[in-house]
Amino acid sequence: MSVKQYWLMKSEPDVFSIDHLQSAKDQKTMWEGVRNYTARNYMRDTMKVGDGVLFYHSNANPPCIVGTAEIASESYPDPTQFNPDSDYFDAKSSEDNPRWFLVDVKFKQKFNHIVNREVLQHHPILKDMVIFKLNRLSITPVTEQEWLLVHELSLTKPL
DNA sequence: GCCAACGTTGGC
DNA sequence: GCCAACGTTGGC
Repeated sequence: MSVKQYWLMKSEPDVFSIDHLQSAKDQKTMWEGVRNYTARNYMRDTMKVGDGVLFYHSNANPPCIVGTAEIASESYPDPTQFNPDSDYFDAKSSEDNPRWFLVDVKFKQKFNHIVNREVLQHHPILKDMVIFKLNRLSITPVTEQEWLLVHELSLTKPL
């Protein structure tokens, strides 16, 4: 029995928000379109079914954590890489030797109160979250302490 | 819309 | 294998 892991996953709400996830079939989605090797490796090599996900809205006003989800499948090849009509098409990938992988993500909850990026940045512990060190990485690991603290913050109304 | 940070590409 | 040029992310 492995220890539960936690992640922060970014999505642009204009493209795919937590409301999209909540209203999706089975409240699940394929986390498609990741084209960064570090993020891919997390999905392909490290994530386990049941891991917790902090759902983060990037390119949003304000940028913030809006709720949680969980990893709902093992990784498998991202089908969009094979589709020439997709924005995520990758001509250098093939079905025999896929380059990009994804996992299914399932809705868990929307927070009572969103947790603002700014609040995280000013928090003595949460300011050290990986998201602030690797600004452009769309999937970052989260510690159990960070996971718990974010949940606490989501219970109280920000200033 | 700007631009800093940083990942990727490709020439050599 | 280096590194300059380029493209993308994402906060502001």
